[in-house]
Amino acid sequence: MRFLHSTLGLVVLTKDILGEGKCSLKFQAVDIGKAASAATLIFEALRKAIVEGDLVEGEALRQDEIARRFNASRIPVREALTMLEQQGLVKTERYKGAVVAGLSLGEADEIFEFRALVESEIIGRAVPKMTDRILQDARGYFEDFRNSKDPMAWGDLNRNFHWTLYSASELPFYLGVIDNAMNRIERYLRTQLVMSGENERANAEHLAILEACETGDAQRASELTRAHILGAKASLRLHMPQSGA
Amino acid sequence: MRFLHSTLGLVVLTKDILGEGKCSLKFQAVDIGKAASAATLIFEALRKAIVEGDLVEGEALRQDEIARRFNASRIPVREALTMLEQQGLVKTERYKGAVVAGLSLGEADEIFEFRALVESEIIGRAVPKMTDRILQDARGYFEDFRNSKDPMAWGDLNRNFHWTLYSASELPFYLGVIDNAMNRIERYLRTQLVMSGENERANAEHLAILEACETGDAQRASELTRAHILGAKASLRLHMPQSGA
DNA sequence: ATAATGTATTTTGGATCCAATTCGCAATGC
DNA sequence: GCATTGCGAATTGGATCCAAAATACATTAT
Repeated sequence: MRFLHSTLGLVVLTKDILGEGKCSLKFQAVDIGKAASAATLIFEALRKAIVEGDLVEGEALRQDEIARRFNASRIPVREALTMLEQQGLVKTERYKGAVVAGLSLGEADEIFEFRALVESEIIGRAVPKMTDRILQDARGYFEDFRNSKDPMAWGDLNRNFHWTLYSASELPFYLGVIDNAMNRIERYLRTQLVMSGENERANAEHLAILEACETGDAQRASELTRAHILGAKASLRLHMPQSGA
Repeated sequence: MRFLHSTLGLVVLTKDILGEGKCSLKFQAVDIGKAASAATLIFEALRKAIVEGDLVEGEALRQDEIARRFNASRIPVREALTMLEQQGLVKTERYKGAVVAGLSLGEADEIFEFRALVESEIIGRAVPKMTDRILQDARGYFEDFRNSKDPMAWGDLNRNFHWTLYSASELPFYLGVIDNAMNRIERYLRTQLVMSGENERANAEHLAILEACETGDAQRASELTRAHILGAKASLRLHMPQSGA
């Protein structure tokens, strides 16, 4: 924050946006270059639908139909589909189009084990960097999750809780990889969270993780996170129908 | 293998391709659906050029020029660029095009640490599954690397050596993530391998890793791999010029 | 009736065309 | 002289058009 004299003789209080102090404007500026393209909007909408399970495994994604529904041409749709394919959320075969990708039991197991390895490392390195603000936010999401009666909201609240803690790690590469891994299995986790007892177990484990973070016990937070994820893996093994590739 | 009577009265020896035994053909069949599209070919060519450092950080990738060089339209080029962006190899800004992405020192450090964590896990789980064939192949790449006088080949040979050992793990998700992580830093590793002493050090460490695998000591192979990667990180920290965000 | 073949429709991949934005540079005003 | 403005070229994002392949369906021969 600085005081500036404008050319109109007014003294204005302004934030120095976009780095340079050359141009003093009296309004909030946004980087218009970040405006979403049609392809990005379609990509995000389709990703959300797949991650949340609205588009089910094996379902064909017709370019023409998607283009009509978004009132766009097929070009941005194809761009969105290539993005989804790079993330492993759809599988494409030449001249046959894209279908929503599924996971076999073995693939799901592998992703859970991967998450256990990487997320335990992330949270262990995040604990020393957690501010009070982050711990408060995490506790908020923890309580939202515990109090929520809406099964459709559990997936997001669960993810918000973990993500808030992880964000303190300042490890963007790790976080990007984990974000992708989460997207791949979230569908199955959501169905699993509504199973009997799973919700309560998750809650108890969340509380233990949160308390370890609050007391600054990185080692314990790491081990609890590892157990939390491997427990979800074992639980899914019992409930998950044989499916996928 | 089975003996079949063809409609021409000939007895032919054939492999049962593609599952069904209904159609008896006297030649090797390939799945034509796997033929590469123009977009894939362009993507792979550009990725190779970026990974090997032929396209340097910050360099702009003009759709029109690339399209001309591949004798194609801009459509498959744009598809290739979106794939590269998803892999973090280029950065795109709306209406400004794609530029080759670079790594800051901090980002490179993070990727090295990530690799140390994940690859040590991979090789630890791979050791019990390594066949004689895999160990022989790995030794072959090790010796190729040791004997090669061509610095341009070192990058590939180094990667082949590690990849052969990792492939025994049967962890495709882990391997996909690591493949991507390797692509992001290979440019810097290549320049580093030609530095004084780095080549010899890598060789000695490779030999130790290989011997641990041959003796079935998973724990030791894991620790040596971790040290090998963290050593490369420390070395790069000394040699790498301050660059790219 | 059934299996094989031929044909029409659907769908994808790629080329071409158009609009919107950025960039380079000259012209202008202070 | 230097910052600002206005235009034209270069470049990207998206729409439309066309060719190639796949799928569905009708036809034919056995």
